[in-house]
Amino acid sequence: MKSEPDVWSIDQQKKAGKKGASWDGVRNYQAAKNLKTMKKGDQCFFYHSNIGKEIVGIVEVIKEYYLDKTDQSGRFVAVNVKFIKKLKKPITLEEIKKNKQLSHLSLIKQSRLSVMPVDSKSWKILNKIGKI
DNA sequence: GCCAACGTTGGC
DNA sequence: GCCAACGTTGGC
Repeated sequence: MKSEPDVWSIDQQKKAGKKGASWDGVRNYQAAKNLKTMKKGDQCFFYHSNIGKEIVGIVEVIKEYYLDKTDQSGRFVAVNVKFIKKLKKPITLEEIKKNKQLSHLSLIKQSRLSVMPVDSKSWKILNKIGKI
């Protein structure tokens, strides 16, 4: 899940604590589709786009998708996520790009997509890189 | 700040 | 339903 840190950062997510916060504002059908596949208990990488360009932490889905209240058209959805951890050392986009086993990730192939799946193999590789 | 890539809108 | 025009995202 990508967010510009000057809009919503991992530190703000951390401050939101166990109650979590809504991941709203998504206005892209493919990203919305991905939100809909997310189940309670799923963990996600939290990525800072634009500023940082790195995976900075992990969050967990605590509420499955529902209509995004900030969307007047009623077409898009949101989920709620809570802070799990912050990486001691963020995984930069550069590092991810360098790893050939990760070159299929949408993060690289579709840079504009803000919510995307990470297959379990890649998840493990990223955990290794991030020493998680 | 620029601009490529890409998604959306609206006229036809 | 096509596609030009336009708007947005995000890496650089």
